[in-house]
Amino acid sequence: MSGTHTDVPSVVAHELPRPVPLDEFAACPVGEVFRRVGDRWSMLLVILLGRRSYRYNELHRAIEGISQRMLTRTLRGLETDGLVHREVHPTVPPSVEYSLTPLGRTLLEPLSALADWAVLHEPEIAKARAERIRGGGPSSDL
Amino acid sequence: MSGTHTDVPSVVAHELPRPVPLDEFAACPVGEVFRRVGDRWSMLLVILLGRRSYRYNELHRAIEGISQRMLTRTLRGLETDGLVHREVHPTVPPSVEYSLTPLGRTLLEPLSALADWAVLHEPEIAKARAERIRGGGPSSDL
DNA sequence: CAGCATCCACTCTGATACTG
DNA sequence: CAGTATCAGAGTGGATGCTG
Repeated sequence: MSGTHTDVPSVVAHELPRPVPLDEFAACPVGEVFRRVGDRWSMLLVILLGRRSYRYNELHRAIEGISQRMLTRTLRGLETDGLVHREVHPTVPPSVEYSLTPLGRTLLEPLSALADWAVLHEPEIAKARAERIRGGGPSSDL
Repeated sequence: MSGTHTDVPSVVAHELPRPVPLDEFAACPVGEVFRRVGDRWSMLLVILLGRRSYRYNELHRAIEGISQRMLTRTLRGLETDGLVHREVHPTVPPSVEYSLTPLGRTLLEPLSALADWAVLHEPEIAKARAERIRGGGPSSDL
């Protein structure tokens, strides 16, 4: 693992004599950040906006599958967290330009790393998934 | 995970009726993979299992906040996708050991990169979020 | 053009109770 | 110990209609 965040491991990884909960781990920012960026559209928008700035309907057309509602919601969320900048040009008709903030641009790299992983290994995942299903899934309510 | 999906790209996914520039991206495996790993517990388990193997109740205690249901579901999901290996030792009482597969271990690095980003920039996000809220929250159902 | 409001379906998550 | 079954609530995402 490459220099991990919650390095509490001196306790956890070696001895673990008692039920040391991973408080510092379970409650660490990773989960929160994933909740923000791990939804259906956020990371897509971040990577997209990493190339250039877009206008609202431009994004709507580019993604093709996202609803106005989710586009707006996602952009607002990213804006709220300081990842995306929203600039309104008071023209007629109005035009709004979305772009990444410096903070948002820093996210671009780790996100791309994960995206690359996804592209690279998706076939393996699909294969593993298919094999499991053929084996007879215990379904549950999954 | 029922909606947009690009099926196994190996052989079958070269010609789709799509009108967009982002096709290879918007419908690419990134979204699917994020849906798998982007839930509340998956990446936590992956990073945790990246250190060593764990038994079921050991994980349950370690994470402290996850329900049995979600622990089982998440493990099953990761197992289905070939990221986690589940080995049952036919002892009495039974013991089940969970560990990362080689594929799962490859995920560890990009995941850690993102985790590092999260830890590093979480304060900025929290700050940006706090400032936005003071500005006046939009109603909507966000 | 760039949204907001409303309704609705589906998913995710957790609490609780029970089993081999 | 290592799960499974069921119920219920919150959250997510989409369709449609309307506005400045």
